[in-house]
Amino acid sequence: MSETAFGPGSVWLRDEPERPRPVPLSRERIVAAAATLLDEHGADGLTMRRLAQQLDVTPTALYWHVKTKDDVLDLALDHIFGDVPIPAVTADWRDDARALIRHWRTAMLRHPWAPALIGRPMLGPNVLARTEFLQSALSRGGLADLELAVTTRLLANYVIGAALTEATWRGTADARAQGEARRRVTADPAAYPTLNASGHLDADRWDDDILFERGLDAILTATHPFEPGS
Amino acid sequence: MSETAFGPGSVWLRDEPERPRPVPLSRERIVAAAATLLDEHGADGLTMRRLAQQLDVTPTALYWHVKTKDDVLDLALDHIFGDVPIPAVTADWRDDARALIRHWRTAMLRHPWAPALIGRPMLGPNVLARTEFLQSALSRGGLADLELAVTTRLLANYVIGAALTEATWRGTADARAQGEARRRVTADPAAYPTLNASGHLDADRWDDDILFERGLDAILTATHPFEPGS
DNA sequence: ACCTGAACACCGTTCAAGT
DNA sequence: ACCTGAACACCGTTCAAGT
Repeated sequence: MSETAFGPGSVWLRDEPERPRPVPLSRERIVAAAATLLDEHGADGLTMRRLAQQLDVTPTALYWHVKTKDDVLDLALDHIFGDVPIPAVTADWRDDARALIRHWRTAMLRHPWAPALIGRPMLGPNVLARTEFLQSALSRGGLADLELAVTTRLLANYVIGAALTEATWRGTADARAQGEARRRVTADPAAYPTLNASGHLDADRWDDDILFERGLDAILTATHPFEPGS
Repeated sequence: MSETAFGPGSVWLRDEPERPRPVPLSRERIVAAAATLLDEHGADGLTMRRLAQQLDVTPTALYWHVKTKDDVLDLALDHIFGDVPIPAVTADWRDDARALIRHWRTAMLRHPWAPALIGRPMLGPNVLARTEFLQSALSRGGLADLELAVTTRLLANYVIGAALTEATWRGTADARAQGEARRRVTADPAAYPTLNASGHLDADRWDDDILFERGLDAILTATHPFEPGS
């Protein structure tokens, strides 16, 4: 019984019918698998070894297609920015800018590991294309030079910051820390009068979407106090 | 100048002359060493083993004072927020808010590893105290309820996003990637007309400090289109 | 109470070797 | 060109044991 029951030339094997026919590895398959792993297990869950295993491959095989693990992360990040739809240009430049920023935030919140990874280039073609759209909308609105640069950065930094903090707050692990902080604040009303009055830590007092939208409005009207005659 | 130059067992004490008399471990010493390590070697440079070595201690010794490595990171992050000075309250609430946000950004840029770590609570007492100051300034400016919540978040997200992207751009490793992106943009002026015209990727065209300051002004005037009679 | 030593179950990455 | 296997130099964390 130490022999294998069916050798390499077994009867059924007429013309190799169910050979797994392994799909060849590729950058695309790697980044897709990486994104899945990141969505499922978070940033700490991505491991070259796990990634390889999910692709039915030796860990070391990945290094033929990819230079390093950071490379994989860069690719994954750029990949999800490709999912940010570039809206059609309308008559209202403000709507255009708003739509893009909104999509941007949605994409990042769909992949909560993404905002924390923006200690990275952010200079891939996907990002550039979307920045071009945003800036063109703003310049259609009449902005140029320093004003244009200021507003572009203001909007970009706002989405990034918002996505980062919102993704953090939704991290289930922080529910306990959140309650603790709230208790600390309510327990010492003398130290935190405004925080208590405003209910700043009551997560359900204001809707995240509404807060974000109003902030966006404020930016877009702030940098454009008056409308050009169109 | 508060302590004498020689400890309780100084040179004159003949017995046990040069025993190192190890300073006992403590959360404070650990977080201080961690911050140093982070400043010097970045986020990847912090290792429990390296941290222990710098403290002349076994790696496992750390675990008596600290629950986990994430714990160390949380402490380090909260620690640098303690370095954000809380300005004195002046007659101009706008100046107060501006000063706090400015300090906030400066502190994060002084420790470039910090912004990327804000996938974390942000609910420590240091942060809460500064948020209280900010919100009280805004409410002195006349904001309340939804408006107050919107502006608080807007400002906080703006600093965080700005610190994160600025810290990233200054990462020396990206100088190459930055040049490459610039070449891609200039090489295809049809795809990036606005980006080319605005010189969005010319790092030295606009000063970071000026861009940030103008954005801050825009926010503070946007949410307060008219001044109360004071 | 505070720290050590040994050990466990992982990591990312290299390099020669196979096909 | 593409992938494997073995190996290297690390990790974070646990746990019993020392003092």
